[in-house]
Amino acid sequence: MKMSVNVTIPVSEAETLTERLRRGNLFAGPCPSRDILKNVSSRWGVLILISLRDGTHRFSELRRRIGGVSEKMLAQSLQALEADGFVQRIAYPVVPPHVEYSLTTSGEEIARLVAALADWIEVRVPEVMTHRAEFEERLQGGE
Amino acid sequence: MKMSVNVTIPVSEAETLTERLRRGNLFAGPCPSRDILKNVSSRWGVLILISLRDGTHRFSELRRRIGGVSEKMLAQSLQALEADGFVQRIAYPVVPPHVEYSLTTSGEEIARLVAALADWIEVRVPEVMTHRAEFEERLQGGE
DNA sequence: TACCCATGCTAACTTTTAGTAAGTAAATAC
DNA sequence: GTATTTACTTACTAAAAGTTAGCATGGGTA
Repeated sequence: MKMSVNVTIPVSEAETLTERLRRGNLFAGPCPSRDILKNVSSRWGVLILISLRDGTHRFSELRRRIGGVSEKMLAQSLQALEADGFVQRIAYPVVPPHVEYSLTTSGEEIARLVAALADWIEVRVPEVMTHRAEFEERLQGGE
Repeated sequence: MKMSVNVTIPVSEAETLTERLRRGNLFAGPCPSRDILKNVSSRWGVLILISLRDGTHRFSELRRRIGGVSEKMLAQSLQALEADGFVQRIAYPVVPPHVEYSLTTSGEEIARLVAALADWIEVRVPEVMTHRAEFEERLQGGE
């Protein structure tokens, strides 16, 4: 019984040795964590994970749901997430094809973190846009 | 056979209205949140934010710290984060140039979320790599 | 029976983005 | 006087993303 996904956001201030080690690892050039992060934090990866948080979806449902994805990119992103074990794919051998995608256990965990990030951003959009405008102006104004 | 695809949002665990609105916004094609997310979750954006969590750093310090960044990409990513208000840039008009980068308040907030994601991934790297290997094998084996 | 649509992809091609190498100013060290 | 250091920018090239077209095939429509 290992439930309790408590790994998420502990350690408010003090940085443990472990964390520093991990961080060092992320910083070191060619490490696999960067690949994983790339799949998860990519333009479509994020939206797929968030989208699947509320249950199983078919390929074309996802396509319609996520504004602006091409079929190619959707398929590619889903395959990456599947290979990493975050998404489960079940294909029913019928015609026309019927394929269902859902989050695995670890997929749910990481999707929560990604969603937290996305939610934080959505709340701050106006703030950020204001800052951007001011920043542009400062550049233009040639301060 | 119409199969009624209307199931989309079962609202599993009390998803607030606000959350659904935000989500809808992220899903809608051209919204600014995607841009913000892109800067923050990009290959180098992530590493810059995490790197700056432990204090101010100069450009070249960051460059040495983050394995594999080119100067161009570092400058570009820093500018994006600065424009969005996550990173503060202070240039001392000396020769050779001296420029310091640090997180703003909102930068610290978002960096915490990004770091949580990165930490989670680092912990699960072995697990994910195993899954990838098995996945490849399944493809090869032609199951 | 002929025709068209829907689904979940993949392959070929184009555009955008990332990455690489070189250049720049100007003080200081040798 | 040549080299070095810093924080960039500017061309150029490689890689990734995006676009369009195609495929198999059962069911619905005519």
